[in-house]
Amino acid sequence: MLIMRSVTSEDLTARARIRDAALGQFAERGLKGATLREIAAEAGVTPGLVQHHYGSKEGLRAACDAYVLDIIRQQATELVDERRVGDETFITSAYAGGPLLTRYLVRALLDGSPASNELFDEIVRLTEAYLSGLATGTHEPAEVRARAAVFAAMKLGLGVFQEHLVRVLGVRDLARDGYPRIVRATLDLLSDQAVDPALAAEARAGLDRYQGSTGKAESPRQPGGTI
Amino acid sequence: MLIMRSVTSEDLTARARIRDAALGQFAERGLKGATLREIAAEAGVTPGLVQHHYGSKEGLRAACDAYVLDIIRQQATELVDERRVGDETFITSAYAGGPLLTRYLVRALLDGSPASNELFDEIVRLTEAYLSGLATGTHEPAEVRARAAVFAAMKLGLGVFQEHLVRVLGVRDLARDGYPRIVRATLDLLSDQAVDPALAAEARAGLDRYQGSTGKAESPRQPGGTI
DNA sequence: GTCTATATAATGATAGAC
DNA sequence: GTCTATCATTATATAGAC
Repeated sequence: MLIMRSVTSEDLTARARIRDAALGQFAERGLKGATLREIAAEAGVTPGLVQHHYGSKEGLRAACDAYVLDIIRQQATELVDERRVGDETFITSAYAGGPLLTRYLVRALLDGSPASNELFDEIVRLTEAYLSGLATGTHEPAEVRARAAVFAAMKLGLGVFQEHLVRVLGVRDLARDGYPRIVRATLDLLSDQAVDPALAAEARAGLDRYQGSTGKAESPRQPGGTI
Repeated sequence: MLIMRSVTSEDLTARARIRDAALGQFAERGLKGATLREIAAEAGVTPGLVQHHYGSKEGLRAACDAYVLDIIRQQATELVDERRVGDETFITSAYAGGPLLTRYLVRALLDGSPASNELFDEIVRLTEAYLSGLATGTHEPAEVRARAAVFAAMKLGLGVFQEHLVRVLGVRDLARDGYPRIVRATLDLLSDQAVDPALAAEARAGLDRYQGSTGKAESPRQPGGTI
């Protein structure tokens, strides 16, 4: 069980405050966009102290990576252990950790953080265990892995574009009215409400034909041109 | 029809080469991570010329935004007009534009580009028209909109984490063996192959209960703590 | 542990020659 | 249109006092 204390920033050591501030800045502005000055200011310390504690910006980033990875691991075991797959926890896990954690994660993955591979793998592992509880019938391990990876990428995508979703849906707040609509739409997409199963089967058949002709090196309709 | 010429960089004006180089650098390193010097070097010009043509880094970004938005609009009309929903084009559109365009898009959306809202809205519009051809039965407009927004965010997520997907799936190349597996996994997720419809219905019921109690301000299991 | 002061490097932008 | 040279700003990082 992940312990969730309600801690105000005053209770934390300067070292911890710096890490939290860095987490927020990296998540919000990316690795290059975040500055040690702003991080220090947000933590209520001077830039020199940041260097003293973490050596360099890269060291600070590494500390954030390790911290986030630790949180994810705890959430993973907790979620899998509980096995509450049938209730409203279903897609809720897509938002577990909150917007900030998701944003940091995405930034780390995009910016090629040293721990990025480890981070993504951990998420896929979690998703794999999670999906196996939701699937109907039996499936090949390779299939489960691929679905978990794709689902994880999609799930993260939802987190990345949260404020765009909120804006497009015209909701006031994500937690109040936006969140349920997003979850419901996701459910519709993941069951057979949004996409006609017959059409999906047809697309699958087309995929079979495509994979049958293994000689093709490039994917269909891949645009060329200047970009 | 979008004209796809095979143009080598030597054929382009310096202005166009700068824009293409900027597109790549912004996509790869983000707005802050990209430098005018590197962009200029990649375009085979001097930093001064970049300033001369686009005035500022922000001006260069705006030009890239407009260019990408234009491409998306062309692809949108093209895709909707063709209405080829039943064949292998199904999820293929998730990769239309290639990795670079997707990456630029995500960076622009993350970095809060001035055109980011317009960009995302355009994608949702495209997805909306696209999904309406795939749905079974009739649905409310608000539902279609929400699903399109969620689907768009998910679709983009696939593009963002392409190299992670490739790595986790252990494939050599995305276009060859990776691409079909990803598409198939997506199809499985979007039909009823990966998630038991009964479970989805159960989750929907749980969502009804949650929305029934409108008094709740916060979402369930939203972690507190320091981050 | 924390701060001040400073060194050093890189970046966006400007001015002017060709 | 293109380049060279340079400025002003900002960033990370270091050194040393308290």
